[in-house]
Amino acid sequence: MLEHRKEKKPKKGLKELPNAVKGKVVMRFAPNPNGPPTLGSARGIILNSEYAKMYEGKFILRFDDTDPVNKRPLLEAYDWYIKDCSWLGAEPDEVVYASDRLELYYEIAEELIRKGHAYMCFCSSEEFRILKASKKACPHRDTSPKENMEWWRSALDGELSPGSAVLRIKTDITHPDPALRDFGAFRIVDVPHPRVGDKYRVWPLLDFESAVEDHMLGITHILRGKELSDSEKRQKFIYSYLGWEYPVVVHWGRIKIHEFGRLSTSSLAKAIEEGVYGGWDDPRVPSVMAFRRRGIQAEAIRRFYLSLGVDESDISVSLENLYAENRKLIDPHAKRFFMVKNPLLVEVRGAESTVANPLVHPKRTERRKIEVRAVDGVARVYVEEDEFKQLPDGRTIRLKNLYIVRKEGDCFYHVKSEFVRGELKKKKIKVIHWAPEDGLDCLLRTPEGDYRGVCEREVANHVDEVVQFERVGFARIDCVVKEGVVAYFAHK
RNA sequence: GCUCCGGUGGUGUAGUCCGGCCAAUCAUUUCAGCCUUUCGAGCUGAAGACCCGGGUUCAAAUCCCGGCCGGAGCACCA
Repeated sequence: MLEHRKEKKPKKGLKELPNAVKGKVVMRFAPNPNGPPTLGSARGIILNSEYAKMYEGKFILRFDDTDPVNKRPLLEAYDWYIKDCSWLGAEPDEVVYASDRLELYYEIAEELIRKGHAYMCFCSSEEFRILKASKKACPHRDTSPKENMEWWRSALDGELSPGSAVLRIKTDITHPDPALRDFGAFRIVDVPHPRVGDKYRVWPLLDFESAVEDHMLGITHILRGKELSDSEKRQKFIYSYLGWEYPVVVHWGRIKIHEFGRLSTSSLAKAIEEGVYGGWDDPRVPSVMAFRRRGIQAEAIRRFYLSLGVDESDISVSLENLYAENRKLIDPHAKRFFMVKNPLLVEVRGAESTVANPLVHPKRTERRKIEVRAVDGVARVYVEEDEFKQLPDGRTIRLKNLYIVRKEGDCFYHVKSEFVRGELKKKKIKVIHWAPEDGLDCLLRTPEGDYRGVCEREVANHVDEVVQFERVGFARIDCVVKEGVVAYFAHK
């Protein structure tokens, strides 16, 4: 019996890439830098570079910055991408700027014109759309290569105005799929490009630029969202005209993050411009830099995307999964502190001055010191206003690591200071966190908005660390300003 | 309208190509219990899925047909 079944091995990590040869794989991530990388971009960055690593290949970061108008590149964003790639552990082996390579595209365009595969079309987009819908060729489709070349040159020379003409690739105007009928390759733009200024007036469109670049860079595998799946079919026309071989393509489906909805750079840019968000690293924005600021680890994002895998089905996933990964990474090290949101200063009557000594971390032995002074038998602590108000009158609770108190009216009465192991559980005494009267003001910036609070003074000595505010959640201490501490909330 | 793609617990995911070892993997989530002077973490247990209908077959999550649902593309955007 010839049994050559492929064995069923439960695979860990990414699936094999078709036709991938170790050492020969070249992959790229090709964003338009019209904003910073978002969590969505991180998927492309991580997956492409991860596969490149898996096959000991090459990972290229290519800026597809060929639209100075509608998706105008942001000059700062180029560096944002480079920085975020390396932060994500996806250091590019090479960085390519499409806006530097217009001459190359022009050469290829001219070759296609000469061979009769491209023509200058003077229809308005509206006219062309109608013709295309009825599978009719436009009147310019049969112009001779020679005449096309003349028109093309006059476009390059600036003799044609924006919108008056477009260079089209001939495909099959009767193709059953309307998406594949003669597509645009170049258009005329007279808006200066942020990087190269007004050096060029004829800019390629994605399907042309990307097609040429992928071939020139020797890309072997393309991994991208399925919204670009028709690109492959369109670009293959160019490849066949030029005798090139198209890379292997793998698509992933659309991702929707429960907490943020769809990730669109342009809509975020608009919201930032309108002042809805403070900037690209506002904690309410799903940019990589915002996640970093909140203390989300690059490794957590990487694991998150690796666990989603590559599949064409659309997914709608909760950030809980990302947070769970992050928690596993930071919890072993995050120091614990008290921070009270929406604080209410409450008197503790019958108290003496004391020092609380909570553990810095449950798995370690160091303790921190929080002084609580009492004057004439009255101490004051901050607790969460809501929590205090919801406490029934007469209820006994423990202020964590401090003492047991009983609520009466709008203040607490000291009950006892000794801590007896097991007592809280046995008597079902609730334990709440608190902050000292002389604590620091703390601004906690979260994806749901900002909170004012008070935290231990020690927090100010941990800038740039990810800490855990007990019973509140993990946060990264961003900075200390004269008003107090600014912290960015990560997650519970 | 035309073309293409997808559908496994609440959410992701493995398994689908090459049918049996799948009364379906792992993670997350939720709920209990233990532990910890905290939320979390950890440990233990529980909950929860093959879109529907036919067909092929000894055998279907897996192959075929039809339906339903969801998504994408049809730009002088990427």
